[in-house]
Amino acid sequence: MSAAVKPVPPGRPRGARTRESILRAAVDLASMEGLAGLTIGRLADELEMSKSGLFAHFGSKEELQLATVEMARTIFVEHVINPALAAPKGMPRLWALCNLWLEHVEERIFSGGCFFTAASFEFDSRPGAVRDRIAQVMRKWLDILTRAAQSAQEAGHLKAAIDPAGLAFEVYSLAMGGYWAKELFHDSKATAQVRSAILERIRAVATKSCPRMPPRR
Amino acid sequence: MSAAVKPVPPGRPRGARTRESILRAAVDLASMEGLAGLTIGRLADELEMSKSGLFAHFGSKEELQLATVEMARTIFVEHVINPALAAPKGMPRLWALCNLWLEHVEERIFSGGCFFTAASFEFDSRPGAVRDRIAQVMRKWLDILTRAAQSAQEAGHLKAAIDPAGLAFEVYSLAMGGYWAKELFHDSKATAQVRSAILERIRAVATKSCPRMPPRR
DNA sequence: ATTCTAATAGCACGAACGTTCGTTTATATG
DNA sequence: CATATAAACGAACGTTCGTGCTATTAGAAT
Repeated sequence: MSAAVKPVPPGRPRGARTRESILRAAVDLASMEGLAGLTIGRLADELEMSKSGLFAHFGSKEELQLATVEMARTIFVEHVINPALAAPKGMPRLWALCNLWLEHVEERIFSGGCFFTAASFEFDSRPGAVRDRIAQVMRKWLDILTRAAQSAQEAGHLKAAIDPAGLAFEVYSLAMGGYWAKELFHDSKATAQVRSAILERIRAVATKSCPRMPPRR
Repeated sequence: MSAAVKPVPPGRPRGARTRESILRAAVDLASMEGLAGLTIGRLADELEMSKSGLFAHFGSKEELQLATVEMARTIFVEHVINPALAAPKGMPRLWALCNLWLEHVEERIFSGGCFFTAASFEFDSRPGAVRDRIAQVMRKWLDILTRAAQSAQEAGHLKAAIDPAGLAFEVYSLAMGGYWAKELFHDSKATAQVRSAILERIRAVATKSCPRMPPRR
C-alpha cells in the first residue's frame, strides 16, 4: 500500500500539483471509509507526507472535505456526464447517462463505489456546508437526468403522459439500488441486472419513434 | 437535549433495563451520526452516565455496534415486518411491506431516517462482523419482499412472466430512492411520490384477479 | 550564485477516542 | 443485620484527532 505523492504531470505551480494528488487520494479514501471518517493523519500517511504539510493546503478539515467533494465532482463529470453528452439528445442520452453511471460503479472509478451516493447518506443528517454542497451536486445530477427525459419527450421519444422528472428519479433509484446490492452483497451481477431493469423501464415508456438503444455492454 | 436513562418499565434485572435504554439511544444516535461515528463518550453524555459504566455493558466498541444493530432490527421488525403480516398473503402483503417501510421513514421511527439503509452504505467497504450482520439483515429483508412476491404469483395476483426477486428489488430500490430524496433535499413529498410510483409499478405487473390495494395514506 | 517566496516538516497543544483498573454504591440473599 | 453480587463511577492509560506556530527546505527570479 501507500504510494508516495503521485507525480501529477508538471506544468503548474508545484503546490497545485501536490494539492491535486492529495485530493485524488482523499476522494479514494473517502469513498471507502466515508467523507466524515476521512482523517488528516490517515491521509498524510497514505501520501507519505506530514500532517502539517498536508493541512497547510486547506486550513481546516471542512475545507478539505469541500475540496474533496469538488474533486469527486470533477472526476464524476469526466467519467459520466461528459461521455454521455456524446450520445444524441433525447432518449439515447438518458440511457447513456444511466449506462455510464453503472459503468463508473462497475469499474470502481471511486474505489469504494459511488462517492456521492455514499456521501449523501452519510451527511443527510449533518447540517453544514459539506452537506449543502453534496445536496447541490445531486440536485444538479437529477436535473441533468430530468432534462434528458424532457428532451426525449420533445423529440417524441417519450410518451407524452410520462413525467420526465419522475422517470429520471425512477431510473436513478434503480441504479442506486444496483450499487447498493453490488457492494453490500458482493454481487457482481447486480449492476448488469439493473441495467436490464432500467432498459426495460425505458422501453415501456418509449414511443415507437424512439431510436433503438443498444445495451453498451 | 439529553434525558437521563429512560426508566424502561421494570420487571427484569436492573442491568438489562439500562442496557436497553443505552441501545435505544444508540440506535437513535447512530441513525443520525452514523454507526461508525457512534462514540461511547457521546452516548454516555446523552444518557448522563459514565463512559466506563456504559462500556462495561459491552466490553468493546464492536460489541456495542453489533448490539445496536440488533436493537435496530427489533425496532424494524416491530414497526414494519410484524404489522405487514396482518395483511393477507400475496400482493396486498407486498404492498403493505412497502407502505409500512415508507411510513417508518416518514414517522422517523429512527431519528435519522432509515437505520439500515444508512448503515449499509456506511459499512459496505468496511470488512468485519458489523458489516456482515448488516448484510445478513438486509438479505433477509429482501427475502421477505421476494417471498411476498412469490406468494402473490402463486395466488395468481402477479403475472407469471414477472420475476418475483426482480420485482422485490425494484420496489425496494424505489423506496430507498424516496428516502434518499426526502432526507437529502428535505423534500417532504418525496415518500408520497414514491408511494405512487410503487403502486403504479405493482399495478402494471398485477393480474386482473389481484385484489384492490388502497393507498394506506 | 544569491535572494525571495512558497511549500513542507517538526513539534506541541488540548480534546476526544477506546479501554483498563480499583473503588464505591445499589440490590438481592442469607 | 450481615454479606455477596451486580452495576456504575472516576481517574488514568496510550493513541489519535484537528489545529496552531516556527523552522527548514526547494524552486523561481534576479
